[in-house]
Amino acid sequence: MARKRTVPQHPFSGTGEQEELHIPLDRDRIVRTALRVLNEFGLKELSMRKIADELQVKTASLYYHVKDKEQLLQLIGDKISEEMDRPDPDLSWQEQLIQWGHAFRRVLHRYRDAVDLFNGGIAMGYHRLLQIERLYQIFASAGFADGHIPWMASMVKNHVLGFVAEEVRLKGMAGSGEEAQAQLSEEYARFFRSLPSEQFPNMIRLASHTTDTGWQEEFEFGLDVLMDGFRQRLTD
Amino acid sequence: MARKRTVPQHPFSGTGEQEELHIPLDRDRIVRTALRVLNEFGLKELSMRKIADELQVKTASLYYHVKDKEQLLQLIGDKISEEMDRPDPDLSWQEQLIQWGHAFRRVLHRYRDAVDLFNGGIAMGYHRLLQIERLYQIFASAGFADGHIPWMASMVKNHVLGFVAEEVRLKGMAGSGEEAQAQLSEEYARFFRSLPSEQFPNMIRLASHTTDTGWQEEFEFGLDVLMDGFRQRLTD
DNA sequence: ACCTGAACACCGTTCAAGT
DNA sequence: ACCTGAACACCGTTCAAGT
Repeated sequence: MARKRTVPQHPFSGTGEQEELHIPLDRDRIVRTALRVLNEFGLKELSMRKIADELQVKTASLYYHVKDKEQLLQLIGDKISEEMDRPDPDLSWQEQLIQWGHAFRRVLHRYRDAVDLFNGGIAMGYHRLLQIERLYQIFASAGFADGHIPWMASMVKNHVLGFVAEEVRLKGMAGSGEEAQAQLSEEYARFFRSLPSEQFPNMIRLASHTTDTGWQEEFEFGLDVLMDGFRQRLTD
Repeated sequence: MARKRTVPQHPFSGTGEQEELHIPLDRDRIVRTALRVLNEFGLKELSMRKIADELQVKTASLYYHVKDKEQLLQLIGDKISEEMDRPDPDLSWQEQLIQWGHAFRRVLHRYRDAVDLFNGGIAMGYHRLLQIERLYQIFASAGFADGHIPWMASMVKNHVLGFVAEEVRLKGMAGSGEEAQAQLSEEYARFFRSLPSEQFPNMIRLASHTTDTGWQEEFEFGLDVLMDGFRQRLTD
């Protein structure tokens, strides 16, 4: 309970967290606040006005520190990728790739709607570039051809992004919880089986597999497929 | 009054298309108009109000035929996938997969921001499901294991979506035209080389490869990698 | 059944003005 | 240098009312 000089504070502020007043706004504070708002409300409801409110500041003030919402979104995306763990360079390229994939997936799960953030717009932030650099590094020291490296890196990145997009979408349709998950799975299977059997024979036959949510297994299956494909481009 | 369903068919329906008659609204007309607006203005500026204006109708009228914008977007996505060519079932599964990939890529290029449309939201429209069914069909008749088929189909779909997303983004940054394309490439290469060489050794070394826009070649490289990976899951 | 007027509750962004 | 008041030009959606 620190004493403030200018603004009256309710005596019972509860948490022992010291809140300094008059902290001047800056980019980083805006980005961190935006990240909190994102996790609470989701990307669709992340508005400049909400962020400003949260900062106890007028909306227009944000525009002194940030060009526009698009730029703020970029900064958020960069902040998120900053949290990616780096692969252990002593492992084989396959194991490093798997680590990279898991690190990316983890971070995409840590923030609400992070996938959509990464899917929209061009990525030029420092930390996002750094993650790509790491991918390049893995492929380069494995001995892949220079001309193939950016292509393969894109594929790995796109695979994780696409996979998590689907994962989040499907998981998000049920409330969280194992229970709701299984129930949704059942609902889905019923939906697939209700399709006209003339046009959708395979969907119907594979309904149980389609809705079987072995996410971890599917994710690693994908990485394995990619790595097998890559391996054949290694000029032995 | 009772001329609701009357088609304005003048015997001399000449070249001019000045049918200012009151054609009743319906879903399909809304979707087709939305598609035109999309191609002219892009997804970010595709508003219910603009679509209504284009149809010479008040905005609120749209909501009689369509639940909300989200649903309209789904319908647009489904309309787009309706235009995908179907692979020739007499070819090998590899060739069919390549055809499917190219067909999807073509259709994603035919409409502005189609990628973002496909990336957002869950896909349950008839024609989108039909495209997945076709993928399943290809894998099934190639003899892949049931449990792997939906996973591989997802990978192919995600690869095309992710690839075209990047393609469109980069192409979109320059104005169209070979000239501007090459110029952007140069600009990019300069940017990459301007990075701190300590942190980005590979990016810098690979700058020319990264910005070398052999889209067609890269696209097929990706499909080949996937197919090589898939092939190894074929239980011979 | 189909369409509209009018409102509601929001947006992002700008800019002269204040401190 | 930093922040705000006030406006501008938009949004999607609802719903009683009209035909």
